[in-house]
Amino acid sequence: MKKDVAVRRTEILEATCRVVVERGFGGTRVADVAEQLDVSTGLIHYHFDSKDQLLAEAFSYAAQEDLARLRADIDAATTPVGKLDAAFAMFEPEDGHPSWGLWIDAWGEAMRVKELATISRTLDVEWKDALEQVIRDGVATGEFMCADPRAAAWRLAALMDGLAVQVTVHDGVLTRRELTDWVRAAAIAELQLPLDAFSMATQRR
Amino acid sequence: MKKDVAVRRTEILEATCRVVVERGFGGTRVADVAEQLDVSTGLIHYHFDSKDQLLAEAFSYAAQEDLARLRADIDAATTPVGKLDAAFAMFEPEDGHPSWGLWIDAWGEAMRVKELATISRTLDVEWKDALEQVIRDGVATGEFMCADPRAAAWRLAALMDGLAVQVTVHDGVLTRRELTDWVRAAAIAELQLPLDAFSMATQRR
DNA sequence: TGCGATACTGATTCATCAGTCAGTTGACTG
DNA sequence: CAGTCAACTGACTGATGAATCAGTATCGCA
Repeated sequence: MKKDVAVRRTEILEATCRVVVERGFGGTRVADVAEQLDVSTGLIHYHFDSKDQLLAEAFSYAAQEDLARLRADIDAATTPVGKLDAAFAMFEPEDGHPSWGLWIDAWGEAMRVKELATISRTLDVEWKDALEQVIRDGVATGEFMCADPRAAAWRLAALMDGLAVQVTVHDGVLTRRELTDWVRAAAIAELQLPLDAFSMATQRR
Repeated sequence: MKKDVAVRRTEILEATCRVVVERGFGGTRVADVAEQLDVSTGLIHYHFDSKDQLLAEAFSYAAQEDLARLRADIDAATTPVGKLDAAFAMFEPEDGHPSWGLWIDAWGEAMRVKELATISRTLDVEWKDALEQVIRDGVATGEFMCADPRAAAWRLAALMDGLAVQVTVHDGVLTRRELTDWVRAAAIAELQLPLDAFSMATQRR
């Protein structure tokens, strides 16, 4: 079945993401992507010059989707605490939220592939910037107290990354409950929130 | 030149680590390892059944070395704050301390290779346990105040992991100075230390 | 000093996969 | 309803790299 180039390209990118999540960047073969869509391998090469380019574009696509979703979720929340919690909800995989597996893989790959490093760095920085903005807004309304929003944003994001690695890679060492609780506790400490700030937000959901 | 099996095996494991740091798990070829030692590829297969086994053993070897060095550094420090700072010194690469690159790569690989997941999980847990013990000791002497040492250890470790990813993968987004400062600040908050706890420890070095 | 055992070689085999290309199909266009 | 162009196929090629194996070198020991 013939399709418009733009349509086919995104279709291939999405399929590639699925394969990469499952097999990793290194283990992904062009034939796997083709099989997912039930097309020939030739078609993949028709749309993408090389496998490396395909992987890079696929990661960029996925990362941008994640970021867009994060921003939408943050925007949808009305209170500063709600926005924070929306950012923390990135941990819950069933939301179709970021596939941490993809990111963790990408970190490894980015150490060698300049192209991936650029994408990963850019998106990661934007991610932190979004979080920083939430904090600044909270400070502006007087709900948060924070001397250095940039530092706080990076620390919270790094904590999330580190904890996400544990739950994603080391199955069973941490519960999702601990993970959420700990990030919230860190936010309460960083931003000097009332201790029940999140328990109320949770009930609201 | 003929060598004793045990000697040759560790030689190969060390060479493998060097190659993996440089090329990643996926990009490491048996021929690269052989070249490092100026031996034939056949020799590598003489000592190790398969490439996968070689990589797993090499990672295990490196991880155990890292952990042993961490423990030694912690033991060498005399005060609780000194021990904490020894643990944080893992960030400084010139010490021959853990190659974060190797760990980050291993996380990615561990999501697919059961063998690597076990090694990574075990060593990571031991790492956190060591940190937790430092905290408990500090609490015992009254120098630290901490309601939940386990949680504090995991949070600090996760923060380190997350920040280490940024400096290792995303060259230039963070300075090493910020990184150290932030981890220390987190420790001060977690353990209710005096604000100058680490500045004094640093001067002592 | 010779002999078995063990470390080691390197040429070869075999499988895998990215990328190519000549040819086919199907959709729009005039 | 041709004709053309873009999307697509699938068999092929060439490179790469893990693993094998028959043979060689070197050691320790009798």
